[in-house]
This record gives sequence, C-alpha cells and structure tokens, in this order.
Amino acid sequence: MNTTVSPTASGASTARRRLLDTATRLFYTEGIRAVGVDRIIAEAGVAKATFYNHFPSKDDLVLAYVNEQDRIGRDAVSALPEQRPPEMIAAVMGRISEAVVAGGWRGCPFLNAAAEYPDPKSPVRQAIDARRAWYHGVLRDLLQADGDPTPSVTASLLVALSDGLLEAAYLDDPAAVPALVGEALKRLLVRP
Amino acid sequence: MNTTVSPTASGASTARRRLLDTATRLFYTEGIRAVGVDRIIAEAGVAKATFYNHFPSKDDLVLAYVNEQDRIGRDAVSALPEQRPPEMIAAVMGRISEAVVAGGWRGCPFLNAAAEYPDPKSPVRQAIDARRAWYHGVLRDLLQADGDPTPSVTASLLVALSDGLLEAAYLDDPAAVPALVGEALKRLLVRP
DNA sequence: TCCTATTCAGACAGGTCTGTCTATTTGCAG
DNA sequence: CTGCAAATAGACAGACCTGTCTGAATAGGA
Repeated sequence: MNTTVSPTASGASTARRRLLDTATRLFYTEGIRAVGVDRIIAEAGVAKATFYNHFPSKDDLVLAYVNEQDRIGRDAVSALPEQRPPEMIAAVMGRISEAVVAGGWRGCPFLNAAAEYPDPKSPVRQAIDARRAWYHGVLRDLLQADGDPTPSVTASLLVALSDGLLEAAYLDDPAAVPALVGEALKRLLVRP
Repeated sequence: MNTTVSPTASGASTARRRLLDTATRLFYTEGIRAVGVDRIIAEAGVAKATFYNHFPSKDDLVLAYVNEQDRIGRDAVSALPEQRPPEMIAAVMGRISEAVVAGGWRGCPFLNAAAEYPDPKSPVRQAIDARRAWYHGVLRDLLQADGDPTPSVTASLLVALSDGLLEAAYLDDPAAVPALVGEALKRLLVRP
C-alpha cells in the first residue's frame, strides 16, 4: 500500500478524466456507436496507448460513462434537502425540469444507451437495470411513507412518466415539460 | 402509364419486400448502426446491386423502415371499431399492452431510432416528429370530444406515459405493463 | 541523480463499413 | 424468338473501426 499519497493520486489522473469527459460529451450528443476511439482520444488530447492503459476496451469506457451518469444522479438526489414525502417526491421529479431547461438535452442517457445495447446481460444493460431499480425504489419508499396504498404501482407510473417526459423534452418541446411534471404529480398521486 | 398490370407490379417487388422485412427485423432487434448492409442483403438473399437499385443509400432503407412502422401503427388505429371517446382512448392505449405481451419487445422503434439519429433535421427524425404529432393529435381530439378541459395537456401526459411504459416493457417487466396502462388511464383522465 | 511509471505520436494489423462497378443470368412481354 | 428490365455473384475502392505495439519523451519521488 502507499505510505504517501501523490498529488495526482488523490484524484483520478487528468488523462483519464479528460477521456471520460470527452467521451461523455460525444456519446451523449452523437450516440455511442457513432463515436470512435480515435475521435475521443483526439479531442481529449490523449495518446491511444494511454487510452487503452486506462480502459481495456471501448465498452469499458462506455460502462464508465453510464456508471458516472448514474452516480451523478444519485448524488443529486442524496443532496436534496430533507423534507416531507410529498415535497421530496416533487423535488426528485423536479430534477427532470432542471435537466431539461438547461438546453442541449438529447434524451435520457440511459434510454439512449439501452437502445444501442440490446443484450440484457451486457454490463451496460446491467448498470441501466441497477439505475432503474434504484430510481423506482426511491419513489416507492417515499410513496409508502406518504401513505400511498399501492406505492410500487404508483412508483412504476412515476418512472414511466419520468422516462416519457425526458423523451418529450428531447423530441417535442422542452419548455412545456416543467408544467407537465407538475400536472402529472397532481394527477398521479392518490391522496389517501 | 401502364395499360396492363404485371402480377408483380400490383405489389412491391419481392426483392424490395424481403429487404425491408429483413432490415426491420435486424434494425429493431439489434439497432440500426449495428446492422450493416452486407448482413441485410445476405439474410434477405438479395444481391448488393439490387439493394442499391431499390434504396439509394442505407439511410433510405432506414427511413423506409421507420415510415412503415408508422404506417402500420396508424392503420391499426384506423381499424379500431368506432366507439365513444373514453373507450376509444382505452383502445388506443391498449395497443401498448398488445405490442408488449407478444414477446420479443425491444422498446419503441421510434425512440430507439431517435437515439441513433441526433440531427433533428434528418429525414428519419422528421418522420419521427410526424409520428409523434399524429399520436398526440389523435389523443388530443379524443380528449376534447370527451370534454377534457385541457385536452392538449392530458394528451401530452398520455404520450409520455405511452413512451415510458413502452420503455418499461423493454427494460423492466413487460407483464406488469397492461395493468399499469389501465391504472394510468384511471388516474390521468380528469372526469368533468 | 536515478528510477519508475506515465504519457506521447503514430505505425500497423485485421476487420467492417458504405457504395460502385463488371459481367452474367434470369424471366417476362411482345 | 427477341429484347429489355431486373436480379445475380462478387470484386473493388476508400474510409473507418478497435486494439496492439514500438520507441521516445516526460515528470515526480527516493
């Protein structure tokens, strides 16, 4: 083990970080299969050998991309101020509006990745499965605490609404989405 | 113009039909970029020159694929028996359940294609836009006839629910979707 | 200063991609 | 039978793909 921690060892190496940042931008805006390794290393300013030193294959980079997006989302939910279940549900769903009004929205990165990874046993799909299970679980627990008689069913509906509104923000009108989030919550949550 | 109609001219040529059928199956189950022209012509049993005789480029085949899926969906809705608006809405949304329980569901072909076509000006994306506008319009008109005070908003929510449930059938549990469709309708439709 | 790990640029292999082209064969209409 | 339109197999070009490898340059810690 290390007795001293080098300055760079406290965080990820800058080469790896630049690769992941560049890949995230390109994968998200243009699609995963559409972006080659040569393009990523060129725009990241990293040599090819360095790339394959950090990521054994392109699929490992894709997996790192998906996992990081997942982690960012979970951290954002963890960082939400504590509040009572109804407000907490609204805050969790409100992240949709925030993501969408920022501009440059190109759809849910998980749904986009799933469209390009048909094999449900692939690591990318497993990561997406875990992400979806986490999101459903967060909503289900909040709904249960709120006294919803069928929290799992309502959670499934909220997950579907989330996915659908994220796609609507990509393919239809992003500006209309925040109001739709509020309207959906009003109608889907059964008041006990 | 033709004075006599040859037997094959009454329908599309069999080569073109086989190409489109094969492409539909492969594009849907494996993804568009993931399937090459060589593979399509091999499985369709068609020569390469014949392929490029029917479709100037691969993208034209993709467009034909998306357009045909669109036409099939519209025809299915047109073929629904006439009934009063609430039942008609349930019937339109019920197509989700039918599509999903059949097995082999790999997500909404339009959302999957949109994930691989980032340029909103591309013909494929334009076709997807038209499809979405049609679907929203169908629901909006039915809701208006049903006396919904905000038919466009409700229609947007139903479109989002449709998209989300189609993705849930792909990524989560298809068997759970039919019940969710019914539950969503119960909660989203505002009774005047 | 030396050592070790990292990074660099870029060639290279082997495969796949789309699209073009040649040259032959098939099949139907007149 | 003749002629034309369409389909055939397959080579080919040029680009791009992932992944490997070579050999040199760089930088920070002991």
